[in-house]
Amino acid sequence: MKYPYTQQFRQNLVEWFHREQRNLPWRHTKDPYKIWVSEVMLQQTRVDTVIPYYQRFIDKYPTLESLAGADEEELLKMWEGLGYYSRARNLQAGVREVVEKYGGTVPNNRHDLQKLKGVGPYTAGAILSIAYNLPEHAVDGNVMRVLSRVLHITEDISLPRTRKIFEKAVDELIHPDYPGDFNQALMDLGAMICTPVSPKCLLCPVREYCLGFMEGDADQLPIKTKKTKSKNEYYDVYIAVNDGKILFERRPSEGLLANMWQFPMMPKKQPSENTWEPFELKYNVTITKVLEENFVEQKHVFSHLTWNMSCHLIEISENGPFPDSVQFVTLKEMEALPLPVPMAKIMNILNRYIFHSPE
DNA sequence: AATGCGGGGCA
DNA sequence: TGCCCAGCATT
Repeated sequence: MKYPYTQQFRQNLVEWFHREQRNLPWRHTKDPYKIWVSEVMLQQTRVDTVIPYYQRFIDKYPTLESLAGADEEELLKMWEGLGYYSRARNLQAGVREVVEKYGGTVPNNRHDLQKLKGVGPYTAGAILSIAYNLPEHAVDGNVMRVLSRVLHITEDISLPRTRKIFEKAVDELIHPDYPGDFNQALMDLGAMICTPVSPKCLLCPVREYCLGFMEGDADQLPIKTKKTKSKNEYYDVYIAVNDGKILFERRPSEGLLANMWQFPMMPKKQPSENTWEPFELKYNVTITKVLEENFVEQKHVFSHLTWNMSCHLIEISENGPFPDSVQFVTLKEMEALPLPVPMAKIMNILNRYIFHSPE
C-alpha cells in the first residue's frame, strides 16, 4: 500500500524545521566546500563532538585551495581526537581533485561527486541538497531510523541493500521546494524527537502521519540484527627517555591510526608475556634504568578491538640506527605531532604524576 | 556482503 | 558493558 500522507508529512516536517531547527555553525553557509567538510566530520560522529572541530578547521582552512595545500601532518593534527582519520586524508584528496579537475568548483551532480575520495551516497546527497538545493536523497542511520518508523519499514537496516529502500522512499517524500531543509529536518527530527531509545512521539510534528506510531511499535523500529564483535589485544608500552628526549614512532601509512604517532609498543599474546628484550632488539637500544615498571595499566576501547596497555618508564641508550619512522623527540616537538587518544591518555598521566611531580 | 576504521555519550 | 552515532573504502 502506498503511503497516503506524503504531502502533509513533508509540509509539516519542513514547517517544524523552520521553527525548531538547531543552530549549527555549518547552517550559516551555503559554501559547498564548508558543507562538505561538515558532512565528512559528521560521518559516524555526534554533532556536539564535531562543532569545535569544524570551527577550528574552517578557521585554518577557509577555502578549498587552502586545504588542498595543507601539510598532511598538520591536517592530521587538526583531526586529532575526532577518529576515523582516513576521513581527513580522503577529504584532502577529494579537495585536491576538485581543484585540479574541476577548477575549484565542487561538482553539482551525484555522478561526479561520488567519484571523489571519501564522498559516498550520503555525503553526495547532503552536499547536493543543502549547498545546491537539489532534490537528492541523503540517507544515513538517522534517516533510516526515522523513516522506518514513519513508513513502518521492517527490513533489516544492518544489511547494505536495505539503504536503497530508504533512498527510494526519500525520492518520493522529499519536499521539491525545500530539498535541503527536508533532509536536514529528518536529521533534526531524529536527533531531537525520533531518538533511538524513548522517542518523544507526543512532541512529534508528524505523529499523525507516522505508521509506526499508529501501529504502536515505533519504538521497536528500526530492525537491526548485526552485532559487533570485539577482541582484546595486549601491549607493553615503553616511555623510553634519554637526555630529555623520548623515543617515538610513526604508525604505518595504512590501517588503524595510520600515520599517527605513538610510544613504542610491543604486542603480547598473553598479558604476562615479557617483551623487554624483544623491545631492545627491535629498537636497537639498551635499557639502562627502569624508572617506573608498569606505572599504569591503560585500557582503550575501539569499536572493533580493545587495547590493554602496560606502561613502563625507562631510560635507554642508543646502540645503532633506529628503524625508519622511529626517532627521539622533545616534549615540545611532541606537541606538534598527531597523537591518537590512547597515547594522549598516557601522556596526560605522565604529565600529572611523573614529569610535573613536585619531587 | 563482510569487514576495518575512532571516539565519546548514554542507559 | 553494549549500543549508537549526519558512512566510506576495501576486498
